[in-house]
Amino acid sequence: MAGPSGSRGGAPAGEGRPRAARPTSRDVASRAGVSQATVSLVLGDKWRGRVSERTAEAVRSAAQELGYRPNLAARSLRLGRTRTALLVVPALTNEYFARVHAGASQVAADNGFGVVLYPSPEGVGPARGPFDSARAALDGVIASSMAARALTALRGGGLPLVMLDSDPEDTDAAATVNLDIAGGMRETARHLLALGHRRFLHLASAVDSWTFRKRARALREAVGAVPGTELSTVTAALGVDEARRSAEGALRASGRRPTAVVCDDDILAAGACKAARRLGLAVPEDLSVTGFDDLALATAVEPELTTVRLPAEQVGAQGMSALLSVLDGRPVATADLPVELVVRGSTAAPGVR
Amino acid sequence: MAGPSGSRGGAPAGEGRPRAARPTSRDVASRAGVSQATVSLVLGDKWRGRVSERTAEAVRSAAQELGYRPNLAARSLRLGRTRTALLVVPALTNEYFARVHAGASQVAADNGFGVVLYPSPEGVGPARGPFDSARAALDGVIASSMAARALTALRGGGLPLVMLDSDPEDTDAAATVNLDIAGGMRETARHLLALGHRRFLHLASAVDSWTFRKRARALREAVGAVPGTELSTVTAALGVDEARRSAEGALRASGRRPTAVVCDDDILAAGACKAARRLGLAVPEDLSVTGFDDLALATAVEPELTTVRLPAEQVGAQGMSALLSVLDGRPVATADLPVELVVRGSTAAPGVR
DNA sequence: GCGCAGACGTTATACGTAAAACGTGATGGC
DNA sequence: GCCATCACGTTTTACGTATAACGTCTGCGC
Repeated sequence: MAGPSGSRGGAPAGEGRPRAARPTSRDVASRAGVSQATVSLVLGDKWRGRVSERTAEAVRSAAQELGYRPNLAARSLRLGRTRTALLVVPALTNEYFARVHAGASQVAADNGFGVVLYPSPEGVGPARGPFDSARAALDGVIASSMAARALTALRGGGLPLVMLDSDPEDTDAAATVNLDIAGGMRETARHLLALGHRRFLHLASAVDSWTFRKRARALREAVGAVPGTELSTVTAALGVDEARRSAEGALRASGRRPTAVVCDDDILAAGACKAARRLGLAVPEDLSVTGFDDLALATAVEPELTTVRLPAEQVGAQGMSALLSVLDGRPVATADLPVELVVRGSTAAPGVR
Repeated sequence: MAGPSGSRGGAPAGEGRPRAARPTSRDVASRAGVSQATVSLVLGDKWRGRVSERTAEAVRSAAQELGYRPNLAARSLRLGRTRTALLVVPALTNEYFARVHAGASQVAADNGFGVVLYPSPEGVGPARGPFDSARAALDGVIASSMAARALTALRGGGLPLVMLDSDPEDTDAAATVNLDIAGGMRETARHLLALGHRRFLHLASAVDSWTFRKRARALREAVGAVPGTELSTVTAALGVDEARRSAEGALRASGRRPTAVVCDDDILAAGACKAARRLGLAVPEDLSVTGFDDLALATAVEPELTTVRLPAEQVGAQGMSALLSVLDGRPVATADLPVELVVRGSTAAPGVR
């Protein structure tokens, strides 16, 4: 690059500046010998009968040669839309949400949209940082109901909102994307009941969120429907170690030990397995353990976890699709996404040993 | 949903909407009884001696009352800068990169910057999607050297570039942020050598990247420095199961079995542990295993992994800081970030049993 | 040969902000 | 008394795009 005299000798006044500036639609126009408006029409695919094929082709090749890319800021200013959506999640370090993001990004990219994240850091009081600064440049928001703190800050944002994993009744969202959580938990219970388990421990997440409430309820109903069953519950804070501690306490507690531990997610299940080991219980011979989510973790531990696979990418993708529909004024069809019980090595019939 | 008349009906023609439009700087101006330019000066903190304190205060309170937020698109258009950075990583489902993102986001937010992600999907040929569409609206790029495919697309982007985990010699980046990978691997080797290990297996990542090459080299040097040691290597593709397969093959192979497996990351280490179990080897009694990264996984498996903790958030934070410095024309000071060997239950002296 | 309808483009304008260039009174030095 | 200075703002312009409103030219019916 940096030719001796420059191929872009436009410089109307003196201006010997090298100017590696990005070409604008006007540059394309002058190269194609048309007006800037025509460039905009052609490149915006709005020329069907207003511009000849010949001219359109000239514009396109001029744009190509110059490597023209429209200036998004200018476009956004003009249109009042930014083609950017905000994705609000608790934390990307949770593999589930990383996958949700991947799904949403894919659909967004396919539609010329961008995604900006608000990972809802813990200690934040009023909305700050990415959210606040991005707010001015957003077309819509996709939010997980688990990002509770950030949600309150979203009120009054005036932006179209799509909720993920959220109670459809509870929200003023334009659309909701949900998983068949209850179905997944029912399958889990059926599986364990079929193996012969009757005494259950529910290792529940301490996070207060719709999806966890739903898991608890579905489990209670499924187990309660069978006579002669018992179900106790213990909650655990985030992290494998916290889970282990809670599970260990609960398992050590009473005389009639449960034969199966149903966990709200795979992290908790990993903790339950560690608790069992500490108590000298073998999984699954002495104690069956089930997870939820089917993270990579589920096949990294030993034994591999029986768990419920969630189509996380699909959640993100559907969320973005729904948002795009809302923005276009199209109706959104929502249905619970199916989940799947994956039976692995952490469950077996009780009393094998 | 389906409210009686729709909460946000986009009535294209009628437009009897009371215009809940965002207030502009002009609205603030008229409310404060000044010109738009004055608002811009005051809110932009460029009024020191050009506007009276009284007037400035009037502007600020008018802005406050209206809930004024500057339109980012307009600002970007005017300034030619967007206060947005692109973070290029292989995948957020890798906890390490999710943490890098968290660190970068934090620093960005503190400086009024936004972060947009390019998670470099596998099969993408030329730059597409988020990258292409964001490209027009970026001030700079932070890229992990592990996002190889995306990197080639970055050439000629003409944007300030900060590289993460990359060979400082190899790149034309404006700055580089690195970890003391070699130090971490040396510590690992020292730990195992001190325990008495002499025969090592290196379970290496199949990903060709600077950080993995560095790990291999540091291990080779540290082990090679001690007489009477042996070191073999086997590579494994991504995923716990692939790792297990590779490790199992290598462990089953020869007569003189290694007593320690040094893995390029925690995922591989989890695979190595599973391989050991399959072969009837106890970890750490019969076989020591070490990881790298200290992901959540490291304490989820049993035994917990001896591994090298990487300050992932700091990598992201430093990367963003460096980019901000570059954009401001300030010099960037770079030094390798320290890592730490964390000794847990997966390593012990050989031949305990 | 006059007007009229396409077909094909162009001119002009607005989006909201930042900042350069330009007033405008009041004060003061001499 | 008159210009210079200063304190304090205002007018104006530009950023690059999309699009409404407005030409122009050619052919054609009558």
